[in-house]
Amino acid sequence: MKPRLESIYRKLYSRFGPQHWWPADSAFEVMVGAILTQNTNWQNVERAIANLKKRGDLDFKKLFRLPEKKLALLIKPAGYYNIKARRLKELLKFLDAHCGTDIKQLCRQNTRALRRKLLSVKGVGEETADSILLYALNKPVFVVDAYTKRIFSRHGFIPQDATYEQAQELFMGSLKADAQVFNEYHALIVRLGKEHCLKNKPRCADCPLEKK
DNA sequence: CACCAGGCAAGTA
DNA sequence: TACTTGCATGGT
Repeated sequence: MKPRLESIYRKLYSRFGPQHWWPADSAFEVMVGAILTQNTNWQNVERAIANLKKRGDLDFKKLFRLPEKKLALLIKPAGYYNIKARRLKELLKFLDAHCGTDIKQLCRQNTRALRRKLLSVKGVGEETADSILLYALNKPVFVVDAYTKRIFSRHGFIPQDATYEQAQELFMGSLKADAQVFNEYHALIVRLGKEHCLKNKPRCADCPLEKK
């Protein structure tokens, strides 16, 4: 009998404790960070965020007026800076069209509809859309990332080539829809992945999930 | 030196 | 539909 997802959650939580995600001062900052962190170490994202904050530019109106080329230079430490500058501009256009500075306005529609709209923004894929829904808007949506697929396929919960939706269904199909739990669970998976579940190794040497 | 990081879209067949 | 490739900095 495989351990159930709830018991894995409890195990991770008791080992690592609360992760306090998303590390940001506002919903807007979460959204910017969600683009910047795509396939990128969070430490590099922090440098980019710091560059924006230092100039007081981490603000919808400021960024909306900032030329894409200048934005690109500010976020350079996050890598892929040209394409990310374009993606941020796409996101800002979306916000301008739907809610402006009042991001909570986005919650006036149902989550499924909003997710589809977010996915229509060039540069916002499934993980980014779900990160925004969960961490910026507090919607009970489970975020799947590379660590999630790697860890849970290695432990036989999903196939190695599982789709995003398949992995997401593993969690959302058996856990109660609870934004606070989804928040902590995803953060704990990332924590576990960073420390124990390296890409190259077929299995991690000292996997906390194997322990009782 | 190689490999990795809290992905995504566009191009090719 | 299913692969492949480009995007890029900074840490180990």
